Amino acid sequence: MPTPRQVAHAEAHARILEAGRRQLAEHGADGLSLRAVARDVGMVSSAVYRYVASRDDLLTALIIEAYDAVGSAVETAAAARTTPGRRFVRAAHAIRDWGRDHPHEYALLYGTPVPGYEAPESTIAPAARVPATLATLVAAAEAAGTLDPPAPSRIPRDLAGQLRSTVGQLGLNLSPAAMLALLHGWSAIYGFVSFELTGQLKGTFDPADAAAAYEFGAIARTVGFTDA
Amino acid sequence: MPTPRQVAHAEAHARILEAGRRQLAEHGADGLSLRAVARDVGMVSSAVYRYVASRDDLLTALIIEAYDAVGSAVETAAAARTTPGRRFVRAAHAIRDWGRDHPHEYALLYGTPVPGYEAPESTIAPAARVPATLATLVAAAEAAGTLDPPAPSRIPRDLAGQLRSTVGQLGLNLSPAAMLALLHGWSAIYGFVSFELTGQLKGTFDPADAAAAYEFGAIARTVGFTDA
DNA sequence: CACAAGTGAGAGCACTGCTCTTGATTTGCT
DNA sequence: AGCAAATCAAGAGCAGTGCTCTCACTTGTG
Repeated sequence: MPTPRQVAHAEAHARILEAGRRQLAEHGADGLSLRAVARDVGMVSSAVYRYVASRDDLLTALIIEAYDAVGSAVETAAAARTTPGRRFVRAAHAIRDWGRDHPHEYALLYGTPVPGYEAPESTIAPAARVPATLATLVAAAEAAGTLDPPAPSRIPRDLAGQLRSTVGQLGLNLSPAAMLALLHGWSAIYGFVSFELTGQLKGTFDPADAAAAYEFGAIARTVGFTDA
Repeated sequence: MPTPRQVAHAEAHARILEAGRRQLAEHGADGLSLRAVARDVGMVSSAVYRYVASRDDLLTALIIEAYDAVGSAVETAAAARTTPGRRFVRAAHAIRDWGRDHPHEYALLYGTPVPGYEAPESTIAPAARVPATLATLVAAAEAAGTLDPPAPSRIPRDLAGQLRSTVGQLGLNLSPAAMLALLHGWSAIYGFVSFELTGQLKGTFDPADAAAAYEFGAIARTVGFTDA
């Protein structure tokens, strides 16, 4: 059973995390200062070091939270009861929607790495949820016979090895061609969403909703979904 | 004629820019501190403000330099004497190569916007060089009859307007389908390169050369180049 | 030669992450 | 109940940041 002191400690820790979350959402990763968090929870800066080892430590906790948030959003979208192709498009929209709702968190996960910050081991599992979800959809389509990925001409030996190893990591039944198509699809979705969120589309496709809807469909087609 | 004082001023300004460039390349945008620049050129920090209005001002100058650097690298690659499709692939490789050689500058241009920094007007023209170059290649292919972009099913009215307006900004002869394909191609290239540079490929396609070569070819094909 | 402009240095403000010490409080065991 | 140990919040302090302001000095020009 937890002692009262442990309870208080956990509560203080939670309050610090929450303040960090709020500050991250409002001011971004660079604005996440331990001193401001301390002010927010009514402590002096040195006191928060009782609960959090460092600024990076807090950042890591928030990164994991964010990975889980976007991961579960995408998984929910991908669980719709329709064809794999349509679920792929829905998943893409879920990524975009989450990113638009949480731009700073998106930047933290998928943007420029924070200088001096090295992502610890504990982040790689939650980070894999989104691409893993997309992979299951490709695999589902391939199993259902509704995937017609562009036939790769000739695959160099080292690339073939990477494809095999990655498919193995995913633990799915994916042909090399499908794996290549998945890589293309994921990076294309990532490219479009990051494009929009970093403001590169400003002045051309500014309200990017229509462009996104079209683009995600196009991506699904280039991946090879015949049921999108 | 420039007075000696003006010459000295310009030289000091140049030395500051150079120090900033060096520091940006080594420590990234966040490590770019005016105080370190001052130390580097042998001044005290306050003296730098005689030559540079603020840190953001220095950053803007470096951003413009970087846009011009990548822009000219891509333009050179796109000027090869071969088919538009192959030039498109070369241009993609040029973007990737430049990014790998200048990761911090790439992050500055295409990564997460620096918090609190608002890109001034003067950056938009050099920023447009890369997409404009890609656009000329698509237009060249379309003019040569070697472009077969995926036929867009139905384009919503607002997207059609954005397509027209963007084509107009580019000042090129591009069909709506080609413009859509260009958007797809540019964001896919951007996605893959950013993917690699932000370390998302680590553990799967880590030496990404083979994957990049394959992917850029695939992108060229999905854009519709029949001569790649 | 005198005067104004340009220049560099220094002090200082408010902020950051982080460490260490100090004193108070709470906990758990005898 | 008493007491030692663990825990806690606070403060001072270090090194760093961007930026402002003042002061002395040099330089070019009328």
